[in-house]
Amino acid sequence: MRKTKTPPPVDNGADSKAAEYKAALLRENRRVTSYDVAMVAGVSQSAVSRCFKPGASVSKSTYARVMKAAAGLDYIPNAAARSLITRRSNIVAVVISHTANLYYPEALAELSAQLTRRGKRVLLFTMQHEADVEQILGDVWQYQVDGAIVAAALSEEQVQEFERRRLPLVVFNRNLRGRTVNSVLCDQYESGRLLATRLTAAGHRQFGIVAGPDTSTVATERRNGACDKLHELGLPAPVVVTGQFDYASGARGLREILDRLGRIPDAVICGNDVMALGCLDYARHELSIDVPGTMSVAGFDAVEPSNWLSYNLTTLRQPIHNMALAAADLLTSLIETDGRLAEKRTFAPQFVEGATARLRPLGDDSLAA
Amino acid sequence: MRKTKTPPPVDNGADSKAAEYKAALLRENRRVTSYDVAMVAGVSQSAVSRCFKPGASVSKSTYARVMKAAAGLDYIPNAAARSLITRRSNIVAVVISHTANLYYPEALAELSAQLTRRGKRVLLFTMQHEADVEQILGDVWQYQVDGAIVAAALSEEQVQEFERRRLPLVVFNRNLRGRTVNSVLCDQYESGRLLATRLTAAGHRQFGIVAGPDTSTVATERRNGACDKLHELGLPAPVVVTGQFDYASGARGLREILDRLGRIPDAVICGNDVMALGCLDYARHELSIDVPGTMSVAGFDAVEPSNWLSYNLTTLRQPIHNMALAAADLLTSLIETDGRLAEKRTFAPQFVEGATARLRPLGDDSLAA
DNA sequence: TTGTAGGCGTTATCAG
DNA sequence: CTGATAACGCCTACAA
Repeated sequence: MRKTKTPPPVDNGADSKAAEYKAALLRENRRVTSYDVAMVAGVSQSAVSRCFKPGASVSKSTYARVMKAAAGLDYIPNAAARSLITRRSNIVAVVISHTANLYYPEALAELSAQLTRRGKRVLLFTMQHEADVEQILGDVWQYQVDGAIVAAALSEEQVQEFERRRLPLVVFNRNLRGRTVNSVLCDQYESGRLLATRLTAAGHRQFGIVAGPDTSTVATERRNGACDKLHELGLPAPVVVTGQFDYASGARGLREILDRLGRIPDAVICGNDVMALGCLDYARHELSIDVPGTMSVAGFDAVEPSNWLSYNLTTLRQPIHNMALAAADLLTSLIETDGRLAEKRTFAPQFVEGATARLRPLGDDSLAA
Repeated sequence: MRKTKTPPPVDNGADSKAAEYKAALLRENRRVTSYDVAMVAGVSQSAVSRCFKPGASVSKSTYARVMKAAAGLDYIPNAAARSLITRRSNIVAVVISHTANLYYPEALAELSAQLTRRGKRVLLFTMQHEADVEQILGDVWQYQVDGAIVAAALSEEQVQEFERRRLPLVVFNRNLRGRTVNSVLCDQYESGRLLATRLTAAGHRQFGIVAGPDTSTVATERRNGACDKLHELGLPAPVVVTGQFDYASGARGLREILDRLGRIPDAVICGNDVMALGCLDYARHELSIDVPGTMSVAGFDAVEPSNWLSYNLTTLRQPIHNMALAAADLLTSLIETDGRLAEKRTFAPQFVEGATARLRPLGDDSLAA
């Protein structure tokens, strides 16, 4: 019985009650609970609980008394206790890898903003490599989150575990082939094809490709899209090297391409913008290659720096804002409806012309779009 | 009594027990609890609990039985229930503003990594403007976090509320003057002075300053440091304009300085790197100003792009990695020891020479460091 | 080493 | 509208 632990409800004025309580709480190093508020306000504990539940039926007068007592004691409901019984924590797990890729911070910022707007808090799980996701999932189960947004490649079994635990899942920016999973993504394979198409249309024939790490499905899809398209067009096989999505990889990648090819390629496609910028800077400042005069460079993502005056990179924009919006919407509706249906929302990338790739055939001086 | 709700412990083989249970749980849409595991394993609930508490005394055999049953049922302890009684959630709040400032994502990545390494999860609170911090604190109280790392300006009262609630707090990269608060920071005022010192030593006399928003204490300290130093040296008053820490503000700021000054200043100090890069690009590409030949440009933070070949910005590095390490250490030790003591760990900024500012007097061709 | 029983702080149910 | 009372799932003396 909790009542035996708290002082008897001596009625000697509301203010002194609050003061007395504060002192007692401090002395015993206890937390302020709804029982304390109830005692000070002279109502039952359940009445206090109802006052903090929107839309519950409480009379004006008790509501006022309770709120006054609560304010006096600095009372705030305990979310852990609440979620224990309601089976809802209002916390959402966001699993994301913190690589050098500038794309992730931008996505995270958008996701956090959108989820906050919907009253969900974000429990953040970051990892160095996508392979670390397995360890992380264990923590996700523990923390009783209402759902998860995962920006990492999940195995078949991992997806099934989400289902088994009935935990709403939205996969962000990852294409899990062969699985019916809620996901929000950009068609990376198509992006790769698109870039190859635009560049070959301008007459580029010999390509270099600085792909992202093989562990990233986004990287492999972009690379495959570009390679397949080049192959279909009967162009010479591109020189493909691998980078780590960071700035330094762009320069290293170009260096390796030049070594293996023995000459400057017509165009270099990089697996993301950051590598493209590294490649571009290295070409211009270290090798004095004229871009786009002699060689074209293009990337993916349209991260902020790609748009800066020094670069104006030719790239494919991922509509991050809309993707985050879609992911937050999808997840909240899943949570609200206990929905099981799987929806895949695919966004089209937007081509950003920029000025680092020649996009018209040589000798074509027309200004036509 | 929970036992009346679960099937009687008929002993008919461990495997069928698990199967029977799984079916029952699914049917009733119940969660797997330690009671279920206990029943399947044929032990008491507390035995199960002990198996999941590191360093508890359990015999090898029961441990094995329990773990087998747990695995069969996909049991994972419920963190909410655990934190209710242990009064420890292993969750830390990180409050940070997601502005265009590239510094924050980098800091967040480091903080998350360091806290994860210490077994703490990160509950992320982002805000558009630092002024929104008040609303956010309400949520922080609710979620029973073990502590908080706040990268925003807190008022006197807000700090006191942390104390009243006995919630360990580490203020990150903010100088709360007049308060004894645990904090990890870089001396921004001194940074401003240092930059002014180095630039004036090279003979620059007329300065322009693109300061960050007045709502940011970091911005005002950097500005004041630079202005005070210039004043002490008896140099002409700098033209001070205000930006929002984003790329576009750098160009706008320079434009405004030129308008108000009527000529090109000797040097422009920008409140952070991103604005400095905006200013630099605008000067070079739009105005064809020779940097650093005609005008010097410098920033603060040493964010990644400042180091790219196109820029090689003169700036002051904040040792983010060490600061995150210090913040995580400070907070965990506060949590562990219930410590009340206030410690302020101030890191010195590191000067990055770069190549966008002339750092030697005109006519001085010496190569001395 | 193991089991029993009480409590953590809340919400939900159901009489009054 | 209000107040008892029973969960929610776990940890932790305490006794065996």
